[in-house]
Amino acid sequence: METTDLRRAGLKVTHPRMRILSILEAGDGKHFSAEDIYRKLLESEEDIGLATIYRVLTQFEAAGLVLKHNFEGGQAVYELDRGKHHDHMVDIETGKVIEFTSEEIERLQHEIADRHGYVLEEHSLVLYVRAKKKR
Amino acid sequence: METTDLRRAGLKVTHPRMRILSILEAGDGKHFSAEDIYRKLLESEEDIGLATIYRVLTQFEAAGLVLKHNFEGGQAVYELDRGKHHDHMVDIETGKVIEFTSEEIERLQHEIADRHGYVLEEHSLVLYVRAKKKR
DNA sequence: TTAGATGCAAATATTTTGCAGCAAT
DNA sequence: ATTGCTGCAAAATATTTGCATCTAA
Repeated sequence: METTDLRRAGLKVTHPRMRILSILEAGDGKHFSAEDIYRKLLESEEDIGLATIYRVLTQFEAAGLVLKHNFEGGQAVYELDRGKHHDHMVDIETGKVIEFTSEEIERLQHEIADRHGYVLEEHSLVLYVRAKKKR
Repeated sequence: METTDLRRAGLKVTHPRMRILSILEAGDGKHFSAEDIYRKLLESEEDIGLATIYRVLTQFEAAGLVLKHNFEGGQAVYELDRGKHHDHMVDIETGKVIEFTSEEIERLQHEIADRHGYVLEEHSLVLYVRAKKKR
């Protein structure tokens, strides 16, 4: 439950934080920009400032509750971290985001970092794709 | 020579474009933000507006002369496109950027896109790494 | 009660654009 | 001579911050 997540993160259980978290949960893996969330809250009559949303998302990221991505196109987007690591594929025509995982690529990444004398801490892999022509 | 590159791209051979191109060439694969270039030009007494630098870099990107990257941390960076595709590794402690290539990862990316019914158009892969502890 | 959170407005940071004058062809 | 380029200032976009006020614990 949300309350527990917040407490575990050492954050006070406030109205804005609950609402933002529940939007992310309802999105079920979808990606939201700060503005997306702001607009959703406006729709449901809630008056939460955009600044608060940025602050809360930053805290959530630090607490490991959400992941932040910088795809092309200005705004950063956030998704709930549901534990299973994955990478993203973005359909350049529709903007649709598809998640995928590849053990193989993960392994190769570690190997490459290692070969250069480094330890892999994080990575960002985004495939920009176009739907195959039907025929 | 620079003049040829510019003409081939259908761009007039102007002083700002020549200077920006030569800075990128002198950098030999290094990555520059628009500001980096702006400051370098100021150092050599050249009065080229920041807006012009952004415009020129955008044109260069469209012409395929440079590649643009959005690593973490605000500013986009540009590097001369020397033809050989590569990905990047960023040392999170020093900010150093190391280039690498992996046939294997390239192949897997195509395979994954294909398996999902897409054609891979582009991709962005950045490894964030930390130097191995000496011992 | 009090440390921490929020809203608002103002500040930053990065990049883009309008426009009048300037330069390359 | 024309068409395209540049500088400058202003605008646009995305995000952060100061501060007075409010609220969860």
